[in-house]
Amino acid sequence: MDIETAEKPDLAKSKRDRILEAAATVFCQDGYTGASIDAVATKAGVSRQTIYNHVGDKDGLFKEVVAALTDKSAAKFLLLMEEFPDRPENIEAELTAFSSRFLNHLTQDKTSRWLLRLAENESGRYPELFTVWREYGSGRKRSMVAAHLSQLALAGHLDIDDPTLAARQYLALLTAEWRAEFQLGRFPSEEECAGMAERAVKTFLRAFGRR
Amino acid sequence: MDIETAEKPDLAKSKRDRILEAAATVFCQDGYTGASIDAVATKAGVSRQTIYNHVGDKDGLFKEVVAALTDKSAAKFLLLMEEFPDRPENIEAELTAFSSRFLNHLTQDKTSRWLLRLAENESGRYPELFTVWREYGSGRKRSMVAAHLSQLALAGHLDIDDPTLAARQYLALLTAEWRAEFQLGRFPSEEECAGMAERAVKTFLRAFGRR
DNA sequence: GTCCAATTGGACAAGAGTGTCCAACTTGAA
DNA sequence: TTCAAGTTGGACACTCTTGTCCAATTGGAC
Repeated sequence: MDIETAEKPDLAKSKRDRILEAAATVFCQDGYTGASIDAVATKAGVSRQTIYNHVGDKDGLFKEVVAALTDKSAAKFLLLMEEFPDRPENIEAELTAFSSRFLNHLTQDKTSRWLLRLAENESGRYPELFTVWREYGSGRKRSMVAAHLSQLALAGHLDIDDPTLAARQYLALLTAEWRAEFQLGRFPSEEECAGMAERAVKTFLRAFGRR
Repeated sequence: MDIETAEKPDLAKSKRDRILEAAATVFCQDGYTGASIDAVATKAGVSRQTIYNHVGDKDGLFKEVVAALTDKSAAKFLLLMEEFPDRPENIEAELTAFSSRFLNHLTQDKTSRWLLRLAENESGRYPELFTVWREYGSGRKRSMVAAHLSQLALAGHLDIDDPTLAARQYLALLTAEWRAEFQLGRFPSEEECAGMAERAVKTFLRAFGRR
C-alpha cells in the first residue's frame, strides 16, 4: 500500500519464527482487519502459501502470534520481577531504580509493546485470548507486585492494608505518564523513564511509606 | 456481517445527525478499517449516497465524527468540572463524591466512552486528530483538575508541590480500576464506581492531604 | 543420485468494500 | 402547479483480500 521500509528477512531464523515476528508487526501496525496476509508474507520474506501451510488461517495466525508473544513477554517479566527490592536499605532509591527498569523494559521490549497495543485494539475481537493475557500478564504482574509489597509491609518498610489495591495503584501511578506518551506513539527515553519512576515512587511512598 | 440488533432510525433527528451517530457506533465497534459505509447507512436508516453527499468520503465521515464527539464530550466535562469541591468542609467526603460522579459520567456517557475507545484504537491512523483531542479533552481535563488542586493547596487543604503532576496522578489513581473493567468491555455499576472513587481518593489524600 | 518434504509463485474464484453515476421519487416552498 | 433541492436504490467499475489449487523448484537426508 505504501513504500516498504527496510525489508529484513533475517535468514538466520526459522521460517515459522520469521512469519510470527512479521505477523506481530503487521497486526500491531494495522490491526486485525487491516493486516493482510500478503503484507505479512513479504515482510517475512516468505511466500503466502507457506503461511497457510504453517498456521492454516488468518485466525490461526493471529492466535499463534498472541500466544507466542504472551509467553515471551511473561517470561521476561518473571525475570524482571526478581529484581524487586526485598530487603531495602533505602527504600525510595531502590524502589525508584526498580520502577525505572520496569518502565524501560516496557519501552524497549518490542514484545511487550506489541502485545499491549494488540490488547488495546483487538480485545473486542477475541475476548478469550485477551482475558487469558490479562490474567496471565497484567494480572500476574499485579499479583507479583502485591506479594512483594506485602513482604515490605511485613518487614515494616511500608504501611499497607490491601496489598492488591496498593499494587494496582502503584502500577497506575507508575504507568500514568508512560501510557500517555506511548499512546502518542512516542517511546520515552531512559532519562524520561527515570523521571517518571521517581515521581511515581515519591507519591506512592507519601501514601504508603512508613508513618 | 452478523445479525442486526435493534434498528433505530430515530426519525426525529436530522439525517446528518443520524449519520454521524450511526457512524460513531460503527466506527467504535469495528474500527476504521472494519467499518463499512453500508453498515453506517443501514444503521442510520439512510441511503449510502446520502452519506457521500454529506461528508464526501469515508475519511471525511470519520473526521466529522471525531470532531462532533470531541465537542460534545468536552462540553459535558466542562459542566461536570464545575462541581469540583472548591471550599470543602470534609475534603475526603467531597472529593470522593466528585470522583464518583466523574467515573459515573465516564461510564454512562456514550460519547465519552466511544471517543476513548476510538482514541485508543485509531490514534495511529490520524495522529493530528487525536493530538487535538488529547490536548482539548484529556489534557484540558488534567489542567482543570490541576487548577482546582492548586486552589485547594493554596487554601491549606492539600500539600502539593506540582499541581500538574498531582492532577495526572489523581486521574491515574481514579481511572486505574475503571480502565481495566472498561477494556474488558464491562461497564462498572454506580456502586462499583463509588468504591473505586473512595479507594483512589483515600490513597490520593494519604499522599497529598495536609500533613 | 534419489527421494521426500517444504517451499515457491502464479492463477484463480469468491466476497466485500469504496466511490461514481444516474434516473426516479419525495417534499417543501414559491 | 411548478420548481429545485435533497434523497433513494440499483448498477457499475475497481481494488483489495482471503483461501485454494497446482505444477515447478529447492535442498537436505539417505
